Amino acid sequence: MAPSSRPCIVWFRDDLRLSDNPALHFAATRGTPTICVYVFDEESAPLRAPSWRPLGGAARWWLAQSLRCLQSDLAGRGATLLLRKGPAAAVIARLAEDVGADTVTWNDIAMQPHRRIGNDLVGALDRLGIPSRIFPGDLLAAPESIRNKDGRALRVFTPFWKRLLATAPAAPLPAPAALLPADVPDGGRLEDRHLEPTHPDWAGGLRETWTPGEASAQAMLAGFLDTRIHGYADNRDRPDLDGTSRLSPHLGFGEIGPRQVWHAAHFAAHRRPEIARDIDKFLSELGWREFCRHLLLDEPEIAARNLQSSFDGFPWRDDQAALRQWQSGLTGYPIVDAGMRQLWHTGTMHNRVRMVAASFLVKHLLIDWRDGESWFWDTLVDADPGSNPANWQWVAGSGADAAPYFRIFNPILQGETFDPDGDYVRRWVPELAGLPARLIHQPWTATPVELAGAGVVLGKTYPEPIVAHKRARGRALAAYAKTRE
DNA sequence: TTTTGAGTTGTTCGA
DNA sequence: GTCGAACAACTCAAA
Repeated sequence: MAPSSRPCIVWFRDDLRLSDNPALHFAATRGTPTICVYVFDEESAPLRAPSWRPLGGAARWWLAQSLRCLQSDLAGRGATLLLRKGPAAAVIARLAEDVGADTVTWNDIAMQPHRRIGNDLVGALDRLGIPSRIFPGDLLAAPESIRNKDGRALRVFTPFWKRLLATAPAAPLPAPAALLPADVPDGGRLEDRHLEPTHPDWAGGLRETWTPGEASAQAMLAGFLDTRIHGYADNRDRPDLDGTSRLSPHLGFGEIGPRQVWHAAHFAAHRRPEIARDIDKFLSELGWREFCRHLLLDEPEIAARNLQSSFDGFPWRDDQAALRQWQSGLTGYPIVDAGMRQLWHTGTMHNRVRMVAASFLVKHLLIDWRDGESWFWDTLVDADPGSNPANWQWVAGSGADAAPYFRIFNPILQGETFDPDGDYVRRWVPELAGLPARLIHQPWTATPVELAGAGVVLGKTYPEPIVAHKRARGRALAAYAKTRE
């Protein structure tokens, strides 16, 4: 039978790439004309999931760049990316009807609102007599394949990781060499969605730091596995070094898929056995992303509610002034402030520093973890609906397999251990740059002569500590002791 | 069903 | 300066 001349519609969501894209691969090999579409949908998700949140500002900026790359990459293969707005199921069903679609296909996203909207679309297409094809989504393993005996997601990472290691993620698919063009209706303008800031344009630091898009994601992975992977297991904790993969936002928007990362890493380990330990450590970070997504499917309210209800009565302090000081990087603790300013400027924060900054908000300032989670959600380019809330709850102690309450990071010690020369602080807190390494993580212990020599006036050019570490630690331990009763 | 063993990331104190 | 113990108790996974 000759291939249908009716078009196949590929619905893009968090899979903004051509390679290892099963839905796109299906359309390309089917031999029908292909229509690609992305829908800006801020209407149906909230109805389907009360705690659904629109993308944060930094992520919206990334999305705009990524869609532009995808448009251009698709154009190179002869296809157009349509941009639409509205409730996705209705919008795509209408498009499918208008163009007389042969099939509509997409990749699963294993989150409740996304699946519900997908089900709505399947229903709408059924009524039109148009078949739909859904492919395994953006995870190494389907959440259904790793469950405890009650059919729930695992709550402890190590057994989860062992189970995941025992599965073999499918080999990645190649990008289609060419796509058959289709007669497409009007494309829709990216500019009309106002994803990027204009007045004021605060995205300068994002542009300096990142190059979104599939080609950049592939280059980032290749460069990482070629050089930075050496010593990753240790260097990944050093914010002053360039030791991490920096793949998270690319993964978040699906410019690269976890299966591609997995297979590339295994290939690298096979060629160079000396980096096996680094590769294992790196892949386990991919495992954490996966763990949090599996958990999210079971706990869609994870960003709103304590996983451990014993925390529901926790005596959080309502201190808007302190929250704002934390957000702006003015707590007086250099490692915390450096992290918060890196976040504001670049849309990312080094992983080690995220833990320190989060622990500081929750334990030193006793501010509700949800306030920190929201701030990260709005400012991180890699804010992930699973990892972000799950890790905040881990820090707070309210999460699955959470950190023990007495694990309170000492921001001075953490700074001295992981930023030993103070270079990370110097970069993001330039007003302290003149201080020697011995003092840079605790400027309040410097003598007046030392401070003057560095041009630092505490309380003026740089704040005094917002809380004293020792006192704050005692206060946190007391508050946690109370909730345990 | 019951039991057993283990659980990302730390800090402080005292010997 | 280095080292080990205490900081608690609970939930989860798996045998």
